[in-house]
Amino acid sequence: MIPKDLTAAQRRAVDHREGPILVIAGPGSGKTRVITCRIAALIDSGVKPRSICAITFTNKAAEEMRNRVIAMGTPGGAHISTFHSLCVRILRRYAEAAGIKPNFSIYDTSDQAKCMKQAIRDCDLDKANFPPRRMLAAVSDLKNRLVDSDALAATADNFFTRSLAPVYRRYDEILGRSNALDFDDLLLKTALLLRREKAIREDLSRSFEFLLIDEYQDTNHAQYVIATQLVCAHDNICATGDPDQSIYRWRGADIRNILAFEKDWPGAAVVKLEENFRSTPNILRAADSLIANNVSRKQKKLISTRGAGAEIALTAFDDEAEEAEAVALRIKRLAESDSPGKAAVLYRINATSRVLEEALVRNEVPYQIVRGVEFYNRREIRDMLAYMKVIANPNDEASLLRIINTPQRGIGKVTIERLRKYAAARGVGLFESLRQNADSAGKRRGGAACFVRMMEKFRRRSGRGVEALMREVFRESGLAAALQKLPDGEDDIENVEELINSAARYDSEAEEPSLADYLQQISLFSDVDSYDSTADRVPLMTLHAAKGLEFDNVFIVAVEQGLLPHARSEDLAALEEERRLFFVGMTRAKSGLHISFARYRTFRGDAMPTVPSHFLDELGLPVRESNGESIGETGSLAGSPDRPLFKPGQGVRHPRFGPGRVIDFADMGENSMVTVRFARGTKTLMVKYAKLAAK
DNA sequence: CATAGCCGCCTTTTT
DNA sequence: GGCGGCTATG
Repeated sequence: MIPKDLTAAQRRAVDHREGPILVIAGPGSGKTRVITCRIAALIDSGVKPRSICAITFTNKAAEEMRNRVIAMGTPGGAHISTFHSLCVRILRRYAEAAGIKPNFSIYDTSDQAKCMKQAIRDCDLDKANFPPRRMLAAVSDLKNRLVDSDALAATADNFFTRSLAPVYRRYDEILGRSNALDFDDLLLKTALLLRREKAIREDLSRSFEFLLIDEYQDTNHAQYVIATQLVCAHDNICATGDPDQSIYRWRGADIRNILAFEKDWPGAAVVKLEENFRSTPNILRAADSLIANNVSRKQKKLISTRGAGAEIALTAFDDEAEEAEAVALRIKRLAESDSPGKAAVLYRINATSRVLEEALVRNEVPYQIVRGVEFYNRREIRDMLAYMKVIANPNDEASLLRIINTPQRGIGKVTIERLRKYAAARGVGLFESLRQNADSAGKRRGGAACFVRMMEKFRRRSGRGVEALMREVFRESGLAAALQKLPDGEDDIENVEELINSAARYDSEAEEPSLADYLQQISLFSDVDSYDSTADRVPLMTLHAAKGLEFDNVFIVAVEQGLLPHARSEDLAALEEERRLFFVGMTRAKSGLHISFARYRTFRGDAMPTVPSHFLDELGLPVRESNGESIGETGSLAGSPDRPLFKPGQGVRHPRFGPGRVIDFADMGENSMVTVRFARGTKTLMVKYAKLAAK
C-alpha cells in the first residue's frame, strides 16, 4: 500500500500517470521513496510489473529499490537496473542486429589499456607521445557522445584528432575480433541499435510502458538517446534528479539533459521536492551557503523539517595521523553512547583511507572500505575469471593472453608473437591459431596442446552451472597448485574460494543462469555495491561513492586545497563540480557533521604543508583547533597563506623543468625565493613566478 | 623462456 | 610508495 504520509508534492509525483514528468528533488527530499511509491502505485492501478522499467545509478540502488517495492506489498517483477545492465540485456537479446555475439566479454579499464597499447603500436605511433590513458579518455568521450571512428575520421581537423582517428578504429577492431565491448560500448551500441532499428525500438518501447530514471543529472548523451528511444511509443518518462548533485561531468555526464528536459518533452509536468527530511537546519544552512557560490546554478531552497540539532564541527588538525586518530576516537565514543546511530567517513581520494584504517584498527573500531572492485582486481581472481571468459568467449584475446602461460606452460613472448602472425595471416582468432599450432608451439613439449585440449573440455562442460565449472577450472588448470606453492598462497586460495561461493549464489539466484551472463554481471559490479548497510561496521568511502546514501554522523576528512577541490580541477566548471561534490558529502548527514583538515599531509612519503580548502570559507562556520580552541570564523581561513611555503628536501614539480627537490627556501613574503635541483641542474626561482607545484 | 632488479610515472573521482 | 615495463642475466 502507498504510505499515507506523503507530502502534496510527493503525492503529485507518485500519482502522475501519462506523459513526461520531471522531478527536481533536493537532497533528503525522499526522492527514492517517491520513485518506489510511484512504481507501486502504477502496479496497484493495473500496470503489469514487467512493463515498468526503472533505471538507477548503481546495482546497489537497484537491489534496494526492488526490495522496497516488495516490502510495500506490491508484486515484484518490475525491471529495475542500471543503464549498463539494461544495455547488456538488450544487446544480448538483439545481438545479431547489434553486430556482436551474445556471449560477448565486457572489458574493464585494464583490458582496455592493453587493447589501446596494441592499437597504438599497430598504428606505428609512439606511446610516449600518445599516452594510452589519454587516448582512452578521448575515445571514451567520443563514444559517450556517440561519435564512432568513421565520424571522427571524417571530421578530424587537428593533429590530435587526425592521429586519434586510426587508433580509435584499430582499438575498436581489436575489441571487435575479441567479441568484447568496453563500458562505453554497452551504451553506444545500444543507442545506435535503437536509433537504427525501428522494429526493435518500437518493440522495446511497447514492452516498457513506463520508464523511470533516477539521478538524471548524471546521464550522458548516449544514455539520453537510449532513454529517448525507449519512450518513443508513449513518452511515459519520469526523470528525477538534482542539478546541484551532478558529480560525473568528467565521465561524460551532461547536465544539459536535466536542464533541457522541459524543452525535450514540451508540456512535461514538473514537480519540485524542496523539503528535506534528512538533515538538521544547521547542516542545510552550511550546505546551502556553500552551494550558493556556484555561478552556473538555478537558485533552490533547502527547507529542513527537523529541529536545529548539533553544531557542525569544523576542526583543524596538525597532520593526517592526528586527524585520523580523532575521527576514530569520536566514532568509538559515538558507538558507545546512548544513541549510536550510523557513522561514515568520506574523502575525496581513495588514498586517504590508509591512515584512517590504521587509526580504526588501533582503536578497535570495526570498519568496511567500500571498494567493491578491489576484490576483482586481485591477481588470482583476474586469472580465474580470465579462464572463465575464454571458456565463455573463445575470441576474448585479452583474457587468453592473460592465461595462455599462467601457470607457466612454456608459451612465452616469442611463441605468442608467432601465433599472432599466423592468426593475422589466416584471418583466424588467437585461440584458433594456438589450436592449429598446438603441437609445435612453445618450448615445453605438449604444453600448448594440453592447454587447448583442456580449454575445449571445459567448454563442453560449461552448461552445468558456474560453480561446478569454476571448481574444475581452479583445480585442473594448475592455478590451485601454483598458488599453493606461493608464500602467501593460502590467502589467494581463500579469495578464489570466495569467488566460487559467489558463483554458487549466482547459480541458485539467477533467473536464467549462464556463464556469459554471470561474467557480464560481475563486470558491472561497482564500488558501492559492496557496501553492507546492515553490518555494524563504519563505512569508509569516496564522496562519489556516497551519492544516494545517508548516515546519522558523517565525517568528511582532508578538506584541503588540492584534494577538495582537487588540484586537477582547473577550470571553473570543474571547480564547481568539486563544490557540488562537497555539497553531496555534507548532505549525506542526518544529525552529526564533522568536517576537518590537516595542516600537514604526507604525499608519497613526504610531509607537505597544506592549505585549508577555500570551500571551508564558504560555510560560514567557526573553526576549532584540535585542542578545542576556537580560531575564529571561517573567512579568516582566507587570510592563511595561499602562496606555497617550501622547505628543503621537499619534492616539487615545475611545468618546464619537471620534478625536482627543494634545496633552499628564503621566505621574503611576496618575493620569496626557492632553490630547486632538477634533473638538468639547479635553479633559483621567484616563487610567485615559477609555477612550482608541491609533489 | 624465466626472473630479478631498476626506472619512471602515477589515479581523482567510476559504470 | 607501488605497479608496470624494460633490461640484463641465468
